[in-house]
Amino acid sequence: MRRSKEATAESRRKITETASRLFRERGVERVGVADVMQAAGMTHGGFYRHFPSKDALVAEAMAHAFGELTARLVPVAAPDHAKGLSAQLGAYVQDYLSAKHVAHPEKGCPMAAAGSEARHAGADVGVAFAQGAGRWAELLTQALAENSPAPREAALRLLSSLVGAIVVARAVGEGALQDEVIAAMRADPLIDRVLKASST
Amino acid sequence: MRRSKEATAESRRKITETASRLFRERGVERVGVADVMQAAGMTHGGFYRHFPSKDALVAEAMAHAFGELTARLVPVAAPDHAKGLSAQLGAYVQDYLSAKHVAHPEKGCPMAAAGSEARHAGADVGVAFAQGAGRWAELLTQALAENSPAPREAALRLLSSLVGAIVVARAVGEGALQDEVIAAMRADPLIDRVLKASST
DNA sequence: TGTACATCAGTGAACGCGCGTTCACTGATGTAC
DNA sequence: TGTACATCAGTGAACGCGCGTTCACTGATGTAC
Repeated sequence: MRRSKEATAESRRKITETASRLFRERGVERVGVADVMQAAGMTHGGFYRHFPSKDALVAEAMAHAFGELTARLVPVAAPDHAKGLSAQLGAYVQDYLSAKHVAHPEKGCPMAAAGSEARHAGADVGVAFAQGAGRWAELLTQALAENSPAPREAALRLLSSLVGAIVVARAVGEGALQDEVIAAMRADPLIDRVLKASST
Repeated sequence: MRRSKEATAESRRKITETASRLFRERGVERVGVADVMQAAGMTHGGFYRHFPSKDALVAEAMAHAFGELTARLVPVAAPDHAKGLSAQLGAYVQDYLSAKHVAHPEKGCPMAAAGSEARHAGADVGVAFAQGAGRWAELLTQALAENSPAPREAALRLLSSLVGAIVVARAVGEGALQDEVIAAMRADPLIDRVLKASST
């Protein structure tokens, strides 16, 4: 039964969002097309009306996740965002380096959740990661521009350190070491400085 | 045809080492038992004389990789290792944060190569990662003890930062950004201090 | 030390299951007139 | 605006392949006497 253009677009959006969540939660290779479609409220046969392959979905799902990751960093002109970028950045890093983020990969950073899968997936997935990380780096650079002598370098270091802390924290599993890892990274001079900016 | 005890032990060692390399290179899920056995010079049927399951092999292969990762950090009493631990640590970090390490996951850090797969594999794999990372953290703490006010914290931060830099560098693919990420992390104050210790 | 038998590492075929993809079909939507 | 037909989103069965695991078999090794 054919659907309206709006319903079709809605289906595609639902598939992408569901996939984005499931891939981060359980890993790209452990989530099948049928799993995604079922979670999105459809049967698997219709999948290929929207995407040419699973790999194409993985690429789009990851790009979507990077979009969520960077949305909060996009400078906006609205009045209620009039706070300095540094304060915004402080809140951002606060949320990134949180127990909640560690416990909920499905809502978190795609680089931390699936960074090491990027190499193994298809070419489009690699492009999605390269572009997503590139955009992320640019926005962090802008956010650090005010107070850093070498904002680009600081941004790349911040980005890598954030990702590393979450990857390690998740890999060691729940426990004291997990909390220690997050706490240690919060104590990093650069990160500590950024975090303090949010409380001013 | 039954093999001698020595030959059997040698087979098992070969399987573990081959698996350790292949899993890091191509990812745990993309390497089959048959792939490992073929690369080790055997047929897949004999695998279960050595391991109860693929998951058990993954756990042992990862533990083996962590062993390689930490071996260089174990304090030794031999005369040619009489250099201070800091100098040893400098060379260690120099190699970790290198283009070679980025390009050769199969010989490198299991946390950077498969850290995000730890969550998805069986329980024994999780234990291997937790113990491997724990041991790594202890050795780094000892290596930093001389010159740091909070060596444990510094060690966990160093560990996470190193892993993050490699994960991100590999995820963005070959290119300028990849090199920038490594260079940026080398410029981190703590890491820069450690690296400089190796040239003294 | 030598002999007879039990053990078991490795082989190669087979099983069963999951998963990506295809396909015939349905019926509502979009469009040409 | 209304009608007739083409399009196509979604369904559910089926295909084909890869992969983890099992199994009967072989013959060299280990062991009991």
